[in-house]
Amino acid sequence: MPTITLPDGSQRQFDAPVTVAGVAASIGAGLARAALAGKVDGVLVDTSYLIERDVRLAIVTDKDAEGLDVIRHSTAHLLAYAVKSLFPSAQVTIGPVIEDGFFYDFSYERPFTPEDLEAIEKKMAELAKQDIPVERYELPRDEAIAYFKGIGEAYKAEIIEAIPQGEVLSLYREGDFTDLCRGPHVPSTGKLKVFKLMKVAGAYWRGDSRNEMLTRVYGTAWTKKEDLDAYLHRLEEAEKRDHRKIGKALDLFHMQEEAPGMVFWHPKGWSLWQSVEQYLRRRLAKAGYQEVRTPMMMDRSLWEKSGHWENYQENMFITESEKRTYAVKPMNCPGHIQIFSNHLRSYRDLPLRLAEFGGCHRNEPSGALHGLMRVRGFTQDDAHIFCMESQLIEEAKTFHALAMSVYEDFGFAGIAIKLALRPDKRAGNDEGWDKAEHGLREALRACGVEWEELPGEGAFYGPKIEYHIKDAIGRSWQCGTLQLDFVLPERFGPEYVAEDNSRQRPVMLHRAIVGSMERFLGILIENFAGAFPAWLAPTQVMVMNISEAQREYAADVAAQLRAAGLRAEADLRNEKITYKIREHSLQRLPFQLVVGDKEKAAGLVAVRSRSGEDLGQMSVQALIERVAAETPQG
RNA sequence: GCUGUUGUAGCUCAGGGGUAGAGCACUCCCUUGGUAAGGGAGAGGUCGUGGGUUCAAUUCCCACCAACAGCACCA
Repeated sequence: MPTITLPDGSQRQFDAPVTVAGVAASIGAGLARAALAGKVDGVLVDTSYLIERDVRLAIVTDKDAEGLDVIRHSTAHLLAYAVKSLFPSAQVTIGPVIEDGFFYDFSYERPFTPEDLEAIEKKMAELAKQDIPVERYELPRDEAIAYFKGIGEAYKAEIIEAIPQGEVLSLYREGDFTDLCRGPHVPSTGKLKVFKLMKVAGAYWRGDSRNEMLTRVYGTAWTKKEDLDAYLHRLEEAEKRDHRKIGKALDLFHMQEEAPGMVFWHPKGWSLWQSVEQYLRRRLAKAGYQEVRTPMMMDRSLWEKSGHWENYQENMFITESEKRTYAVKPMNCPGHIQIFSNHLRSYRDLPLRLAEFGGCHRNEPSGALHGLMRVRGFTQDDAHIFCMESQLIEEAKTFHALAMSVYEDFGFAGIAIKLALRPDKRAGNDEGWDKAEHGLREALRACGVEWEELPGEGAFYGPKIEYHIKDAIGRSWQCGTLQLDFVLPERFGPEYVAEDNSRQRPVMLHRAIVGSMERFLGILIENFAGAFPAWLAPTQVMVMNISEAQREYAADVAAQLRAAGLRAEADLRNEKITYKIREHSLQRLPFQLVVGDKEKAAGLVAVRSRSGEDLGQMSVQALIERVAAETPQG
C-alpha cells in the first residue's frame, strides 16, 4: 500500500506495489513517455524499479541534470552494443560518463579506425531507432563471473572478481547485448537520440602503463540537437584560442624538430615575456626578495647530494666533459642553497628570500609535450625562502596573498588550490613529512581558503600547495606552488647562528607564482585569445597615415609615444587605411591611431580600439595617460 | 614512453608511380585612397629524414624524427 510523495509535496496512494514508470503513467502520458529514471528517497533507480513502501519519488526526465547523465551512460552502453554487433570478438571493459559525454574501452585485435567509428555510429543510430527495451536483472556474483567467462568477456569477469563474495550484481540486457552495470539506464534505446562519436584513442587497462592498451572510443550525448550543436561550437571556439595557433598568427614564438619541447621566442613573444617578467620582478622586489642567478649545469656529486640523482635522474639531461659528469639543472633549489651556505648566516638575516628567473630543463616523455604548456626547457619564477620554523606560517600567508594579487592583475579568477601529499618515491623520514604536511595545512587554514588534497602527488623532497589555472580548452594547469621542504636542508646542511649563538638549520620554502613562464604565457594567450591588455601587448599603439602627406607627422607621433615609454610603431606603407586597420585589428593591437590631414592640422590623433570602437580625437599626451591608467600599479 | 593520426611554398591546405598546385603572405609596377582586404605582374618547394621496391618514388614498403589526440607521466 505505498504512499508516494512527489517533489511538489503532493501524495499518491497505490493499492499494490508500483513501478516508477507506473507512477509516471498515473500522472500523465506525457510524463510516462519522458521518464528516463526515478529518484527514490534520493537514490537514482530505473523506471522499472518496483516501489513497495512509502517513499519520496522524483521522476527523472531529460530536463534534469541526472537525466542527462543517465542518457550519456546509456549511450555508452549503446556504443558497446553496436561494437559487439559489428565486431563480435571485441571485448567490453568499462564505459563511464565524463564531462560532456562518455567513453567506452574495448579490447580488440586491432584499434578502431575513423571508418569503423562511422560504421559504429550508424549502427548505434539504427539500434536506437528500433527502440529496444533495456532490461535490468540481478545475478549473484559467482554466477555473473561464470556468465561473462562463458561469453568470452574476460575483462568483465575480472572486474566482478574484484567485487566481494556474496554480492548480488545488476546486469542490463538490451537485445542480445548484456553488460554489468550499476545503472540506472533509460528504459529503451529509443530515448537516445542526440549523440556523436568524437574520437578513438588508446588507453591502458585499469589506467596502468604496464597493462595492455585498449581502444577507447569517446562520444558525446545530449538531450537536444541544439545542445549538441552548441557543444560542437564551443569546441570550435576553444580551438581558435589555442595558444599554438595564436602564437603563430601573432608571430610570438615557434618550435621546431631540432629542439623538441623548447621554444624560439620571436620579438613580439619576447616583448610579452618581458612585460610579465619585469612586472614580477617589481612585485618580488617590493615583497623583500633578492634576485640571483645560478649555473645552468652542475657536477653529478651535487645532484647525488640533493637526491635528484636517485629520485629524478630519468628526467635530467646529463652531459660530460673531461671525465666529469654534469646534469643540466631541472630545479633551482640546490643552487640557491649554495648561495645561502656561502656565508655564515645570522637569524637576523632570516627570512632570506632568494629569487631567480631560473632556466630549467627536464627531459619530459615525448608524449607529454604540449605547446608552451608542457616543455622540456622552461623558466621558473622561482624563489626559495630560508627561514626559522616559527616564521613559516607568516611567510606562507604573505606568499599566498602575493600570488593571488598577481593572478588578479593578470585577470584570472577561480584559481583552484590543491595540496599534494607525500609520494611513494621520496626522501626524508615520515616524521619530517608529518611536520611538513601539517605545516602546509595550517598555512592554508590561516589563509582562509578551500583546498583539495592529492595523496601521493607531492615532490620527492616535500609536500606542495598547487595553484591551478584553467586554459581555454578547460584543461587545468598548475602554475603557482608553495612547497615546504625539510629534506634538502637536511641533505645540504645549511646553517644559521641563532640568538643563543647555537647553530640551527633553516627550513626552506620553495615557491613560484606563475610557475613556468612558458606555461603562464600560454595560458595568458588563451585567456585573452591574443587580445592582450595594453600593458602586456607587444605593440601597444600603431600609428597609421592615410596618405603620403602625413607621413612625417605619423612618424613623429610614434617617436613621441616611444619617448614616453610606450611600445609604438608607425605603419607608413603605401596601403589604404582600411587595409592597415584590418591587418592591425587581426594582429589585435589595442590602440590604432589614424592620422590624416585633419589630425595633422590640429596636432591630434584619431584613436580606434581593436574592437572597432572610435575613441575620438585626442592629444598624444592624453593617449599616453590613458595607456598608463590601464597598467597595474603593483 | 604507449596507441592511433599526420608531415607538400612563410601560413592554411589540395593533389598524386613519370621530379607539383590554390588562397593568403612576399617582391615589383600602377594607385595617395578617412576606419576590417584597390588593381596588375612576378618570385618562391630536394613534397620531414634515411633506406628499400621499381625503368622511374614526393606518391608504394620499412625504419627513424617531429607534431597532433588520448593514455601513462608531470618536482
